[in-house]
Amino acid sequence: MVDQKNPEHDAIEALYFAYRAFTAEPDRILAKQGLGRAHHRILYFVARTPAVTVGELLNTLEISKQALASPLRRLLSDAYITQTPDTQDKRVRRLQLTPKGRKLESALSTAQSAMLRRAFEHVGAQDRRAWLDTTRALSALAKP
Amino acid sequence: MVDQKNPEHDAIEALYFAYRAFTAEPDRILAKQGLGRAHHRILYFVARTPAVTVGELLNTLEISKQALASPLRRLLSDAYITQTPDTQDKRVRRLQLTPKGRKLESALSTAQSAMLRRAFEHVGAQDRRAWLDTTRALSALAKP
DNA sequence: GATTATATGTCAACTATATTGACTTACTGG
DNA sequence: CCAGTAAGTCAATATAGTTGACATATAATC
Repeated sequence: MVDQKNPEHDAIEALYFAYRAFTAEPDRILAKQGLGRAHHRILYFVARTPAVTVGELLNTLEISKQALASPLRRLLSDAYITQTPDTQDKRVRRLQLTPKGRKLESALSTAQSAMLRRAFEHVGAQDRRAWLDTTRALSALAKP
Repeated sequence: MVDQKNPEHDAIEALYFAYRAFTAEPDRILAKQGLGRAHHRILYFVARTPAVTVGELLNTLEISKQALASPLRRLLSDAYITQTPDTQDKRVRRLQLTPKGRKLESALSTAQSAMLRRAFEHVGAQDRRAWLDTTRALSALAKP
């Protein structure tokens, strides 16, 4: 590497390679089911937010409903996710993982957790908290 | 957020949102020139590795030469990058940023550096090093 | 009760980014 | 001379996203 005038260049590069490594193993697991990263994100947020609505998912993922439609349809038809109308407002559809969906989502999260655990292995609890705080600070810099 | 059985879930989510925030501003700058993330990666690695060859770029980016061809052609024809045959081995093409390419790449790196600086603002030098070490450890976990 | 607003779904056309396979051109090196 | 290597190109295909237009069902409001 050359041209290190900027002290943040190391971090830019590290984050690029880290993210690529971080998504590689989930991508391999998903590919076995003929699924991709778009399906992963849906599975992830439905797992983290049970009974999430389609609209909430759109806000979180920041994609158009047309972009959500195709991977979500696939997850519904392959029985990874179920959809039930809200009891109060029947226009709203609430999403849940099926046991099959939970199993796949768990495999994906386990793979990523394992990578993080290995990355944290040689740093202390203080450093671990520093990593999370900094990474969250970065998230928070998203433009409105 | 629910279902926090796994202590790494916070980190998985933070990294997803951090990476999205981190690429958003470069994406906006690139879009003004009608370019995308593929062009950014090429500009970045040509900037960091002057006189890099096409083959080295393919190895670094881990994409097919057909996937590289179209964005690289665009960067050459729009004079962001120049291509000169190696003096020793005339089959090899060495890539360099033009002043125009350096200017764009610098704008992109500056935007990302600024985000990192802001994220690091409230953590100490020790924590900063911890973040970089951990993120690099994550990069290093890529399967061969 | 009629109208308006909201939540979701769907079709269509387009773009960007990637893949694999097949082939060409130019050059290198034994 | 010939085999191998570096790069480029064409074609077909897949995925993931966009915007625009429109449909349907339900809720909320005047």
